[in-house]
Formats: sequence, structure tokens, C-alpha cells
Amino acid sequence: MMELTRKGEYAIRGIVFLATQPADQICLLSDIAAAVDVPQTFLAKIFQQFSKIGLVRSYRGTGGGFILGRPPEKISLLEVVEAVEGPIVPNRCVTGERDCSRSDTCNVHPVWMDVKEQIRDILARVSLKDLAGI
Amino acid sequence: MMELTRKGEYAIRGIVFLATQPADQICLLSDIAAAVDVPQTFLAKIFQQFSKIGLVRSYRGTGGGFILGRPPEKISLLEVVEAVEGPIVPNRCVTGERDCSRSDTCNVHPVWMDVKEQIRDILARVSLKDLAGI
DNA sequence: AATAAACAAGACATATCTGGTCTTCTAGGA
DNA sequence: TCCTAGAAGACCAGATATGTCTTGTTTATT
Repeated sequence: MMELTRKGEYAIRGIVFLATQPADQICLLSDIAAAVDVPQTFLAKIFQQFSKIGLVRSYRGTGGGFILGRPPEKISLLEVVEAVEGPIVPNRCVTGERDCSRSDTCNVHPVWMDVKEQIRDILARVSLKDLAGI
Repeated sequence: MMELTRKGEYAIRGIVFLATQPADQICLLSDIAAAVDVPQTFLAKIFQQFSKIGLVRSYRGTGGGFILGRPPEKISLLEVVEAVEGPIVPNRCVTGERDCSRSDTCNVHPVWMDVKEQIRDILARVSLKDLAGI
């Protein structure tokens, strides 16, 4: 359980690769996909999600492609993962204040809250710079 | 992401309820299912998994039912969760030594190892006694 | 021994999620 | 005006999640 999906795995591989490239170099999606061994059309979806929240910047047309939206030390693994997998929510109770009729009496609740915070902490502390090994 | 399935949620609810009952009281599956609001047939499957690894003990025939396999303070939340959801494995690399061709060069690997250990630590520290609020 | 109460086990059904593909559209450069 | 490259969304197959149903097997009771 608690497994990252392929989408999340591909997302990390793709953006970490981008972080290894020179900061001003616009990378072709096809090159990224080939480099990290991910189906190009699938990676396209992922990078579109990145683009919407500014993790990467996209350029269309001839000579287009992608570059990081911020310096790699300013992008955390947490952001990358949550961008494609959604917020980290170990169980339904933790989702929000809402819709857990048991949350007031549920002793499990605080345990999941703790799990959630620990995971987020760990992932937030790791940047693309760390992962790219620069 | 990282979400517990309903099966896991039901499993916890069911066995925690059992922990609130007197230690020597054999509980009917139908009573447990009703108490924690879970489909009985589904809960049956879950308790069969518990039974196989000794988390609960089952008695068949008239007057049959379930009791905890060990005192509630000797059963951790980790055991319960892993019994029905499988081992905690945040990404595929962490599975084992095997089948991650990238693991040697992959900087993400140790991060997931860390996540895995933190989650396991937290869940291992919580017992059914804690959760039952005894 | 017959019967009824309970769990065991596995086949079956359905809905949702994953992992991808395909087509069409839009933007920019040559 | 072409051609290139990303944007966006429809589409689809397979896996997984979430149950249900049927048919045992075991046990206590009468």
C-alpha cells in the first residue's frame, strides 16, 4: 500500500531530468520522454499539469519545449508529487474537517494526521537540486 | 494519494471494535459488522485474513465467532494495516532489492526508504489498546 | 443422527481508477 | 503559408477496489 502510481514515478523522472539540464535550455518533450523512458503522450499530460501550476514553463511552436519554472533548489519533491497525485491523504478522515462522522470519537484520526505530516515533511525537505545531484 | 482503501478502513474499525469487547467474549461477525457499519460479507473476508495470521481467533458452528488472537496492547496498527493492505511500499523501488534498474543511481530511492520507515514507525507505536481507548 | 448456527473459501459482478492512445486545436517560427 | 511543438480532451483496455452469492465445513444442541 501507499504506493506511488506510474504517473507519479514518471513525473519525478521527467522533472528531475529537466533539472539536470542547463537552466536556459528549452527541452523537447520528445527528448525528455526518450531520456527517462516514458511514453511521450503520457508525459505530455504530466507536464501540462506541471505547467499549469508553474513548476515548468512551456514554449510552443518551432524551437518550443520545456524549462523549469523555478530554480531546482526552489522546487520540492512534495510539490512534484502532489501536482500529479493530489494531496497526501492517508485516510479519508484526514481529507478535511468534513464528512467523517466518526472523527470526534475516532482515536485513529490523530495517527493518520501524524503520518500525513511526517510524509509531507520528508518530501518537502528534498529539492530537485538534491535529486538531480547537482 | 497514499490513501487507505475501504478494506483497510473497515479492517481497523472491525478489529478496534473487537478490542473494546471483553477479552473472553466471542463476538458474532454479524454483530461486529452491524456495530461498525460494514457489509458483513466484506468484513468476513477481512477477518479471515486476520485469522490466518493469528490477529484474531475464530470459532465455527453454533456459538462461534471471533475474539482477538492476542491482548490488544500486543497488536499494533501496523500489523492490522499490513494484514489487509499488504506491506507499506511508497514506491516500486522500495519493494525489495530487486527489479529497480535505476536504484543504484537513483537519488529518490533513499527518500522513499525514509518515508517508508517513518510511516511504519508511527503505525507500529500505536496498539489496539490505544485505539480502543481502554 | 439430524438440525441449525456460524465461519471458510472461492466464484462472480460491477464500478472506478490506471495507464495509455488518438485526434483536433492553438501558438509560434521560418 | 507551412511546419513544428505543446494544449486539451475524447476515448479505450486492463487492473484494482468493492462487494455479492453459493457452496462448503465445523460445531453445538436437541
